[in-house]
Amino acid sequence: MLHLTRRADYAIRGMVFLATKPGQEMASLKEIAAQVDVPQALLAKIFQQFGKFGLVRSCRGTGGGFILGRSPEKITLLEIVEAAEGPISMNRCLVGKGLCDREKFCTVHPVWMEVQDKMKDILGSVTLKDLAGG
Amino acid sequence: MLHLTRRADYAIRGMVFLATKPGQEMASLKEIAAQVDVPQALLAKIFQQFGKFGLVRSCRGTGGGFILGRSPEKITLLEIVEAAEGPISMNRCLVGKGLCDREKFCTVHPVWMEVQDKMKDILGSVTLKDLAGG
DNA sequence: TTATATAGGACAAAAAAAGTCTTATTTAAG
DNA sequence: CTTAAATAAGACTTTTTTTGTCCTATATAA
Repeated sequence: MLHLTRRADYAIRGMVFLATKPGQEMASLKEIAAQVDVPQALLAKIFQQFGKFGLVRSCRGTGGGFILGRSPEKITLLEIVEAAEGPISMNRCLVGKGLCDREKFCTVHPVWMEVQDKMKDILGSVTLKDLAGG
Repeated sequence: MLHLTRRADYAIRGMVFLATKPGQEMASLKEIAAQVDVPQALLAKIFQQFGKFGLVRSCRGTGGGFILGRSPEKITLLEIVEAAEGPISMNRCLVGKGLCDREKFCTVHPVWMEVQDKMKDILGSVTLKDLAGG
């Protein structure tokens, strides 16, 4: 329905929390989940995956937890959203070439392209630093 | 997943077809559905609803069908999308005031607001005439 | 060695979207 | 007046996506 999944919303909350944390110390899932009001097991899944993208780093065991994988000004909202819910594509036919029969003559195609690019521009220009600051 | 529903996609196809039709004559569901490759019963539902928005007008009975409710340059893509899938709102907390506890301090809120406004600007600036022309 | 964390996979439940079917009602034409 | 063709409307089913849970394995610090 043309809106963000809860998964991405949760992901953003968690990442902003990490960026906001004084000194950007390591924080446990338990702490993060409680603070940002997200089911812990779900956030675990999200952050697990984020580890693979280098968005977070983790330590296991007592006193372990998560920490940002890069400095906050180098992580954009776009990255977080796309890591959480896959590449943004407004319509099926924008996923890749040749997926849509109608592509050749579809006059709507370029409009979705424009919307998509604009959205990526905006999300790509906002960093965790921006979101944490203030 | 941050993309258009098929319903809206189908709706757009149908509306563009009506706008493209020479002389903008009345067309039956059967004809439209076949031409734009959409299940007829589904398009029926969509156009039924569109009638209430004044986006189309219909005639029953032999020789009946659908016709645009207004001239193509007065129907925007935004209207079609919102008629098909409800008002665009990028995130739950943008649906209305007070629906989100986090609203007061949420730094992401204004970003979604910007994305949403931009998207509406673009979609609102494209009319069926644009999409049909050429 | 034990308690505490994350890693990862499988699975379950819920919600949303897509599609189908059936019964009215309207209209034109015979 | 009857019939065929079309939309109106609602109920229902299926499929897909999203959300959430649970269990076992592995790593780490005390």
